[in-house]
Amino acid sequence: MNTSFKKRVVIIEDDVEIRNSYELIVNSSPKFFVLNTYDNCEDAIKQIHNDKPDIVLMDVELSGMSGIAGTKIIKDKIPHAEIIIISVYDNSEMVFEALRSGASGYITKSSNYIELLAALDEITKGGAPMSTKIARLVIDTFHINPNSPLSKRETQILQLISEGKTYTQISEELFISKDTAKSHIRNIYSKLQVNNKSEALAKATSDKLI
Amino acid sequence: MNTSFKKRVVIIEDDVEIRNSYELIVNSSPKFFVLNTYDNCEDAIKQIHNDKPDIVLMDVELSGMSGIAGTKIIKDKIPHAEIIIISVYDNSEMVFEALRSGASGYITKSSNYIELLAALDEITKGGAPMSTKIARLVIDTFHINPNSPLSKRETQILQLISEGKTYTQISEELFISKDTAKSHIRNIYSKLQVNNKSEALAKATSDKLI
DNA sequence: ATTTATATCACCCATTTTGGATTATTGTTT
DNA sequence: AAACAATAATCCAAAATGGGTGATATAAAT
Repeated sequence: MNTSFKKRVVIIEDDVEIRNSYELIVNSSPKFFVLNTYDNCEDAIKQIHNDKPDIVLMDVELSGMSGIAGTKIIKDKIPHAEIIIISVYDNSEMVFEALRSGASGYITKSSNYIELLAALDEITKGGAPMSTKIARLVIDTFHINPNSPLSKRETQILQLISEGKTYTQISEELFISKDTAKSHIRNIYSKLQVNNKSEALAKATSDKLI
Repeated sequence: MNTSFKKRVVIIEDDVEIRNSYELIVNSSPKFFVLNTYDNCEDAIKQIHNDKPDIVLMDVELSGMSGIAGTKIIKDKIPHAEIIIISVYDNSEMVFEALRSGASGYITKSSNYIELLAALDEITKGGAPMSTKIARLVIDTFHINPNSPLSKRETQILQLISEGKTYTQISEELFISKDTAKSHIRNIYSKLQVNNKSEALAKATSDKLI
């Protein structure tokens, strides 16, 4: 069969049955073919320059190097490769860690073969396939907290702090005295229960205040 | 027709042809029905407590209040409502602003009726429908910059700064002297071309260094 | 072999930030 | 009308930060 136009897929998954089943599914599509499958990242990485995959299907829970560590290394070695995480876990820490490490897709193991092929299609079109719950997790990180304890003015000043502005710069930008800027900032600290700018920014980020 | 089990949909879109076409598409599904359509946010907001929509399809480019401002107000008034933005624009500023304001979906106007209904289904299942390009924009915001100019130690210290730690706390946590911590921080400032912690954090965020 | 980058530590000095206490005006809500 | 929150301002003292300058040791790169 002529496979030159097909997208090259590598599978890294330690459960042999799941691995074989993924391989069958991927090879059932005329658009993709599986070059190689591995039960650990270390072996996959050794072969990565021979395989030159376009797409890597990556399990996270592996013996030895985790799928997240493996994702970092593979993206470092062949940045053009697109990595889709397939995991039983859909908790936020795991998902965000995987995405930070360079994955461009994240689907849960409950996905059926249609969803798996849809994910491969989506990544081929330049998208970022995600299972329902994952997509919502991701989108929710963008939402601003509508119950911010801060007033408009305080939020505005916190915004300026986040841009690295000093008391003086803030007072100049808002046409208020330095002491007034200070007064606002102290009120911000009191409301957020912090003691310095960086802590305020940490709190602002985790509580999505700005 | 008994519509009590159907999801209640409101459409806000100023182009009458597009508006009518959306209405037809949504009503063609047994799972949804259109309560009302509006050509501006102001009118929609006046009726929002009567309409009590489960889902709002929102255009961004409107005369009067923008769809983004409207999204904020609607989410404030009826937080359970899910808002899907439908826009011709798919540039990052627009997308991120819309998501920050409270939207849980963002699809482009090039979407066909299948994609529109798929988006409604996805949001009903608790997901976050996005067009291909939007999903990738969103996911890319998570990726850490693999070309960081900072050393491992410097990145570690920047991480501690982002948690609000002071020089003293950093030195204690890493078992180094205060002056060493300071020295690292100064090197970080020099590499990032900034002059204080907050600016460093702003730069770290925009360049995705941590 | 020599430079370069990294990580460590130190001292001086000026500026910035923070802590605490207090007052006053405006605007909104009850 | 009273109560409250937000905004604005000032004073003093203590702590933290930032800029200058220099040094040592080790590992990595050329």
